[in-house]
Amino acid sequence: MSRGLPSAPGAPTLEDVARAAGVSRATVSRVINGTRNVDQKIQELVRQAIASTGYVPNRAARSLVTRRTGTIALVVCGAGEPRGEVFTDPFFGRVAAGVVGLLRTRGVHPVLMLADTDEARAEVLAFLRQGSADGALLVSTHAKDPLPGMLVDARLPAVLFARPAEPLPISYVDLANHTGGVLAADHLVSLGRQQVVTITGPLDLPNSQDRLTGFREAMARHGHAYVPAAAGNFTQDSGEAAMERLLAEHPGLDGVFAANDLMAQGALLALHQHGRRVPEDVALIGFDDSSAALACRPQLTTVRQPVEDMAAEMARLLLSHIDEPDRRATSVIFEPTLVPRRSA
Amino acid sequence: MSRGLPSAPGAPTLEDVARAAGVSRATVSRVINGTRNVDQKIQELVRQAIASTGYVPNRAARSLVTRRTGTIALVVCGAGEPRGEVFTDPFFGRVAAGVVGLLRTRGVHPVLMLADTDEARAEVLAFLRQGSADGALLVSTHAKDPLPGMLVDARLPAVLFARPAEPLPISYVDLANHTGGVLAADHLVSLGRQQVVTITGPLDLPNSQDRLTGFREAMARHGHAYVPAAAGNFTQDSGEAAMERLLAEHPGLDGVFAANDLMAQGALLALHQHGRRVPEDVALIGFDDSSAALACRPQLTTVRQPVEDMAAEMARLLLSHIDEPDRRATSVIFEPTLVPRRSA
DNA sequence: CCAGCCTCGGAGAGCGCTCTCCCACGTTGT
DNA sequence: ACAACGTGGGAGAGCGCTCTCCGAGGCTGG
Repeated sequence: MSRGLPSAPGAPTLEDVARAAGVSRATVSRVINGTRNVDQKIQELVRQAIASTGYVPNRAARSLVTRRTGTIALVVCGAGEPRGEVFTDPFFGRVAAGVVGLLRTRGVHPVLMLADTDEARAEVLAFLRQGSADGALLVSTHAKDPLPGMLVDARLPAVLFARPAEPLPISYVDLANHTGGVLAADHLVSLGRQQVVTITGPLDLPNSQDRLTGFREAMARHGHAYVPAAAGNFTQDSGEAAMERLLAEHPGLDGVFAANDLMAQGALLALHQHGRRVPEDVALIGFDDSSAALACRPQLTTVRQPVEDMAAEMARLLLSHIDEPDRRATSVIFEPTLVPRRSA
Repeated sequence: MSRGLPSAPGAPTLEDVARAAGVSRATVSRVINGTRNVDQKIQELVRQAIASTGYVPNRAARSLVTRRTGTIALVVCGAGEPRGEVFTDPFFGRVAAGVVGLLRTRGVHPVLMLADTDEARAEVLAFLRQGSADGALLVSTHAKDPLPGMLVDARLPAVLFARPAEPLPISYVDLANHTGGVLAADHLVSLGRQQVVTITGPLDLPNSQDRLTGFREAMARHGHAYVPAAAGNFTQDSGEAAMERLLAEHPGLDGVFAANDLMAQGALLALHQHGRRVPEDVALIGFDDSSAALACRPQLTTVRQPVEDMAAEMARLLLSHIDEPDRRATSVIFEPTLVPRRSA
């Protein structure tokens, strides 16, 4: 196998393979791509020629004519937070895992992009418009992200994680967050908790809102007309701070629902600090079922969000939008489940 | 701005811009790429034409002739662990952040790849050989990874995070792990700890070995001839288990050095469970200075590894290898620092 | 005043692939 | 027997860009 350098000059081309096999370029191409019928013997001939030349098709050349790159952009839409923060969030890791897992079965590769500034957003757009990727997967951490709208305007295939704050003709994958809130409330009530509070995510996020209203509505149905809430921003620190505030205002609380596990972890710390035992004195429920839920002692009872599956579905949706550009925007909603552990 | 679809048929091409500006394709290309001098007036003319046509250069066409893609592969070399595990590790998040941070200043984009099976490794190789990326950044989680060797053989530009287990003519970025071990030992001794143990990473990893020998050598210099060790695999669970074992065999221990923060976090849990107070009864030192160090209560004293900077340097090295293919393999070693917090 | 040079725009040849035609050769039907 | 059709291979025209080469024009120096 006389391999040439990657795609350096001198690397074998289709032409070389064709010559070695004694057929035309077109035939080699047909064998490689499996388009049309090619005689068995000739196919064998071509395969041997490919092996002996060490031929590898050139992606750029192929893209140029097919107008497909076989890559998509995986865009993380951070806001003000320092860069590390976004990627370090276990939530992002799960999304990446789900996306990569699905894409690899289709021979597609994700390009990691960060869209935290106007400039970065413009770059994402340019990246797609210049045909460097066939579409985009967006994971947004804040509400007023202009990127989804920009993609819709440019008619670029894209799929969001979570429903956009503004209605937009764009596909997305989401969790029935409202149901998640209900699950948490029902569980807390079934435990006989009387003075329940909640730590919410940023309230401009539909996600946070839905979890909160689902939770409050269910609590109301159970006779708890009002549930005090404190907002965090999905980080552990913010959860700890919110818990401190709630503890100060409602020292008698015996149940807490945090809108994600990281904040629950922070709340747990604050509760310990104040000498509250979990779950004996205070029952604590998180949201996500991330690795943080298992890292806590006691391990967190939590509302599971099947992030990996959702991410995979997101990728699947995007690929179908790429294949059929005229496909209508659709949404896929996943159901949350309660994962009972020790904390509640 | 009469924008055309991304790189769909009908999108404006260089030709269109040239016609609109009344110049040749070559001139437009020169203006865009800033090669050679072009008359100011003509430049202005061209820029206007670009704006009015909404032109975006086609990446594939450019790659085809320049043999550069402006993307690199960011390869995570997992072993047997479930997929999610790898991406969820905060360590990976920091690497990603560092890489993305540097690359964006150079207009280069990372493609995320997972090389956890022979098949996946072959795909990484094919990806590079077909010119889909200009080089690769490898983050390996286990010792006997064949991928670096494969890349060297194929003469593809690549840079590793951490020294390879087998000597290999390949550039890498690493931490002075030995020094890190020394730092931890010195600190524990300065605290007057008498019965010190350590939780190591997988011992086939040079990283783990170096941390251990650095630690043991320094302890020996301080008169502690033998330091008991238990091996983990860098996960929280394994750290917890290792701590259990050590506690069983050395109930009188008063100092622990864990080879990463996640394992230290696990150890902390085990210590609590056994009623040991940290830092009063047992001093605990972690390694990495990851988000886990701050998530613990007490917060972890740890040996800081500037992962983001190291990742950025890795990217920088790779880009220089891509620019100068004949450049010799070099290594850049970063110095660890002790970050004193509450746990020791 | 002209050879020599330098500057800067244009022409055109590819880069490596796909894909539409076209054509040669069976095979079938009447 | 011949027209009609089906099968499978080859020719060749691009895809959109870069880059080398060429040449026109303006400048300098002897």
